[in-house]
Amino acid sequence: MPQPQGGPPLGLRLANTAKAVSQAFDDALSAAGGSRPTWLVLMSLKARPVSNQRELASAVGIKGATLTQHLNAMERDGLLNRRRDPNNRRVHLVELTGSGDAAFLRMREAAATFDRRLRTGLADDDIATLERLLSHLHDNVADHPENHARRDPRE
Amino acid sequence: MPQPQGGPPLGLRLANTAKAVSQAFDDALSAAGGSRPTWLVLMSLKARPVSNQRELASAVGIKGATLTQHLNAMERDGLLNRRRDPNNRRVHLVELTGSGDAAFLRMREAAATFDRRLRTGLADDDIATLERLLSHLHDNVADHPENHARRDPRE
DNA sequence: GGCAAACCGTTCGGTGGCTAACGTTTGGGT
DNA sequence: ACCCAAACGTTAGCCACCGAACGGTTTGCC
Repeated sequence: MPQPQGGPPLGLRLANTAKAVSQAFDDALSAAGGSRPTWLVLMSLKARPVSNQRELASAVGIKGATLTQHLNAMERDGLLNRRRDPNNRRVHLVELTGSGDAAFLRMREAAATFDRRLRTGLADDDIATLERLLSHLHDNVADHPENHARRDPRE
Repeated sequence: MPQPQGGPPLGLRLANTAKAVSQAFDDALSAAGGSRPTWLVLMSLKARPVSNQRELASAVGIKGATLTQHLNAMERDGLLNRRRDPNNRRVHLVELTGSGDAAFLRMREAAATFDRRLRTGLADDDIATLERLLSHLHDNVADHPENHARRDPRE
């Protein structure tokens, strides 16, 4: 069974590239006085209103328990406030402060610059192709049949 | 207005996909009684001889300090032995034990299966295109001119 | 011969992520 | 009326990774 596919496994290439890009992005953000998770939280908050932390965590792509830590830090740094919703005391309402807003603007600048750097030398179809392929990979691992035997997705 | 970007930033798409794929790979490996870092270490050790831990760490894609932790655990689990090179007592020679070898074979099977799953629905040119685009992204963030600390020209 | 620089690996402290278990609050069921 | 389950967020404990500081070992160079 000819197994020698091209060099390192595909997933490894993906992981390595993502690691390098993520690292570079982190550097760019910290030069603007921020960090990757902080940026993601700010971005999600400004992008559209979220009703609770659970939703925010999902928008950021992390779990609720992890989000709590970041919100604690950001609140400590004066970027946002949390208060309980009087209508439903289970939920905590998150709102940016003025300095949170300022931090958002600073980081958005850095993020835009980075995005431009990342795209240099790529045509629009390249981007489109890349996004298509990434989605394909995501789908290939997304629905996950526990052990074996693919199941009908509709069920 | 004409913002040249479509949807979420490119880096975010990349990071999200890589996270999902990595997670799925981890699950596949742990079903075979392993973990991602353990697999990478075993794979690097079998792929070609390494002269010292520094080189091994670089092959795996992590730093020396991190590798130490994994080697400690793997040694504790009886997968490998470390002993000092008599010719140069600074370096620690890493060698797999029999059960380390067995673990390698088990995980290789799981990794191959996963790789097949990841590639399903992708033609050979798709793979080639993807690898080209990933390399491009990697290059776009790999150091730039100003900070010219003369890095490894390969990769 | 001896000392400083370079090299190799470990330890320490810190970040970011996860799961599991837990309190609080709310809304049913019975 | 009461109790129980679900929803929400926090806490506790784990893993992976990193940079910086540290001991031990050459090696280079007077």
